[in-house]
Amino acid sequence: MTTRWLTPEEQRAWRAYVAASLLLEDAIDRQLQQDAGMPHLYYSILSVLSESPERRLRMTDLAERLKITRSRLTYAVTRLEKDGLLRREACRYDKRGSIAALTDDGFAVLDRAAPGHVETVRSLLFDRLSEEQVGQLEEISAAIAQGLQEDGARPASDDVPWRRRSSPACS
Amino acid sequence: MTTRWLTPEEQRAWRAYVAASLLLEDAIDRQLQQDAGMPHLYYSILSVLSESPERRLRMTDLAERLKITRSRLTYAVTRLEKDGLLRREACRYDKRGSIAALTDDGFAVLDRAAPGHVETVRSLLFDRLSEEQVGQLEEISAAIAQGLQEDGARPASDDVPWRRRSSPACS
DNA sequence: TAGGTTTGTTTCAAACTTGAACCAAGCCTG
DNA sequence: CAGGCTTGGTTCAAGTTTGAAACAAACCTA
Repeated sequence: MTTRWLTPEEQRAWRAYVAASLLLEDAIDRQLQQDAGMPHLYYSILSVLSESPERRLRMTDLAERLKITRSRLTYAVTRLEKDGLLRREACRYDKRGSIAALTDDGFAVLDRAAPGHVETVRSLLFDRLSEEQVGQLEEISAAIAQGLQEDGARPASDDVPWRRRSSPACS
Repeated sequence: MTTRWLTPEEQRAWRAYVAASLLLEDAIDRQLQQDAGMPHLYYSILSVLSESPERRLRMTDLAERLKITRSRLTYAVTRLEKDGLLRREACRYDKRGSIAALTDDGFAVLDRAAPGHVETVRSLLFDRLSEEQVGQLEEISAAIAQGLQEDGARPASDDVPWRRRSSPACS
């Protein structure tokens, strides 16, 4: 089949999107590096942990939520642990398991950095979009993400319900 | 002033967006790494060059179009040059200048990889969006990008027209 | 035109990411 | 319960990114 090239509208949208996402991530990384001494992803790790039951999560669950590889997460967690912002704990139900638990220091860092981060996201993103556009962005993003997460490995809906691999905090 | 936290709608949109952009970039990087042996950014460098007059561009102009730092570009161009996909040339009008020029090999690689790349972008993105959403995505992206590019250094509109630092290909 | 500032680019070390390989522990199935 | 497959996590080397510092050439301006 001959290639279905992008239409001019699609080209424009694609280029605009690529540019915007690059610029936005860069700006957010810079802000957080400045104010919290860590890149966006690392901040997100702390943030996700802070909202999890008992402020702890298994590595795989964490990686899944953040949409990153386990290897990448291992590296990041090692750094954050060195900084004392989280602690690794053993999982008592599964000896292979490793749990990342936010420390008080970690929570404090998050707490201090959150206002600045939110302000940045707001001023760079939401202040520039109408309410309608916020909804559109969510829908578009959800559509994209959905396509990229069809696990392929996940059983059909009438199959065994997807077994939770671990209790939320496994302890 | 007390922090204006994100509304639930904004939270959802933000998280969906972050997840989607991560997943999408990853998928595209993987595809291009597979099929062209280089990450998305490197492919974009070749692509931008291929559309420029004489298939060449000054480093700074290239960096500006791609929204990346000059340092990042230097590294990437060095690699691509080693691979023989582009060549660095001196700029005769400005001895500081360096020009990246696409080689025939570079063009050939691009040519071979383009259909697969487009197919990927299409299937992961455009096939999942309505025509309307494509327009929305462009507008949203443009709004974001605009906010992030107000150079601050750029002169006011009634000032001297922004001097082009280099002719398109400077040769 | 000398001296100072700006611009274009590279360099360097430190940090981060990638993907494949590895190891251990859990989970079968015969 | 043994062998074999799967899952959870880390390790390692190679590749990439970052940001500050270094240079050199160009551009003032007195």
